[in-house]
Amino acid sequence: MNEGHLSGEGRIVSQANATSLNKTRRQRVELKEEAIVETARRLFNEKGFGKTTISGIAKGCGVADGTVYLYFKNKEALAQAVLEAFYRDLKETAQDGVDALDSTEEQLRFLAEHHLTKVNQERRILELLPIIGVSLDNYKDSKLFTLNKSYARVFDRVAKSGVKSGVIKRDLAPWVLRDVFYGGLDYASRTMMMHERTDNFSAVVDGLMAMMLVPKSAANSALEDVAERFDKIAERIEKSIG
Amino acid sequence: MNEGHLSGEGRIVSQANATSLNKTRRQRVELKEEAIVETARRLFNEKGFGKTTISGIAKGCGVADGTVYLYFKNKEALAQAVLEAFYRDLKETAQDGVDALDSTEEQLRFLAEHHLTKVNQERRILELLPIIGVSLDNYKDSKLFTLNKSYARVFDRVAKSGVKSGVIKRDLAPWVLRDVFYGGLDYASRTMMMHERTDNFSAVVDGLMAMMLVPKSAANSALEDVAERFDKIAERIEKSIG
DNA sequence: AGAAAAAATGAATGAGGGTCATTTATCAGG
DNA sequence: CCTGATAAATGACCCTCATTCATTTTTTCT
Repeated sequence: MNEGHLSGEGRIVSQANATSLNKTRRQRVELKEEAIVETARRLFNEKGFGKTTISGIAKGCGVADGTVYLYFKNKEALAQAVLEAFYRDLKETAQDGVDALDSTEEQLRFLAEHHLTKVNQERRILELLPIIGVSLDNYKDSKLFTLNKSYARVFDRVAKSGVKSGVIKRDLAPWVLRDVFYGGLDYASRTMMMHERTDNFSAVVDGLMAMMLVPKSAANSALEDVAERFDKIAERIEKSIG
Repeated sequence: MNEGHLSGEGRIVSQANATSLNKTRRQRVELKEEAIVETARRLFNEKGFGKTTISGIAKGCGVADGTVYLYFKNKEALAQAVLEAFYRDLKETAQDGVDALDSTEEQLRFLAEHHLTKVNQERRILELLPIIGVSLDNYKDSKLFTLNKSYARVFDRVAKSGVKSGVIKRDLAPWVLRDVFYGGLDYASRTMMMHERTDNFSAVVDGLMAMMLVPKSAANSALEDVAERFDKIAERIEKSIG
């Protein structure tokens, strides 16, 4: 550990009051906690929950096995912390990206690509969710649930504004839209992973767009035009024969 | 074990040739194998992979711990067998249901409801998939991959015929349709589980239908009307010429 | 019946999660 | 700078469970 130069910081603070003193100690503690979570995140993502050992995590960030248990009740609690970190990051980068764009379609495309990228990057982190007991009855007031909801809200805001501006079909419930959107992406990413073809992300996104967005009236009116023409042709034929 | 009355069967067979002898032995063996898989399926589904013990499974079907390892290389192989059984059943019941229906829309609705029912019933079985190493490079020639594909084909056939008959939008790639369909269902079932509201399955299915099917719009029926008229005209022309 | 083959057993092994008595580091007051 | 008090860290130890294997039981064939 690099406590050496931190002790200097500590000595300065020792002249201050008890509060700021506690603060620096807490800061050090939080630094170590982050290190543990970060290492766990890396290892869980490399080998999955089952094949990752506490020993491995402890070694990975230079602490003793027992130390991990000072910070997290057990392996599952650590996995939960990892998931929370993942979701926090996911939500934040998603919101930032959306804020930098204007049109609903651009925003949806960004969200799709962003989700696929992140989820592929840390595929095995998401797999922790079922492992750490989804069946938890206290899930609804867990940090995880809150984070999950706040990530969902990023999409919901985009969808809402899209419906209001008439870009998105209005007969679809927003939560259904969201489930289909993210569900379709997750599933597609999984099947594409299995077939080792990550190239046609865009086909899925295009498909989703086609299903969600109101068709550009051009295409639609073109059909109507054709119908009209056929109508006239039919009349002519009927006359010439009749 | 109820080997007592089976020994009688065995004595009869002992008068037959070596082939049928092997067969009955294999039958007994397969019966036990099925019993192990069935117990494992139940326990995995109740407690998940991590919290299910080999001892528990062995006790659950009245064999010794070691016996399980005569049938399956290890816990993961057993989990894989469970998954295979699950997919086989899923595919078969799906196909049967589809065969009993006529219209594309009915078939799609059936597939959706069927999938949701089965997946909810054995939620934790599906969670085995990521646990037993998706990253397997030999996945593409595994039984699991084949079964997965054959389940997907049930949907694909319905979708194909739906596209051909004009009920399903034709500008969507079939595999995209499938990913969005099943992905949306899985995701929705998960979120509904979390919110403990399994009542609005139908909202999701309705949403999916609305997104996949060609809207029965004025424009569309206009086209169909014209097509019908052309049909009749063609008939008349053919008659008057022939 | 009785030898050979097949199947089943469960005690033993070892890996890894989790605990806790002990050690080490930090800090405030003199 | 020293000292007792408190916080943090350690790693040996215990326990559960997957997996192995020498031994026992059952089945088959002559």
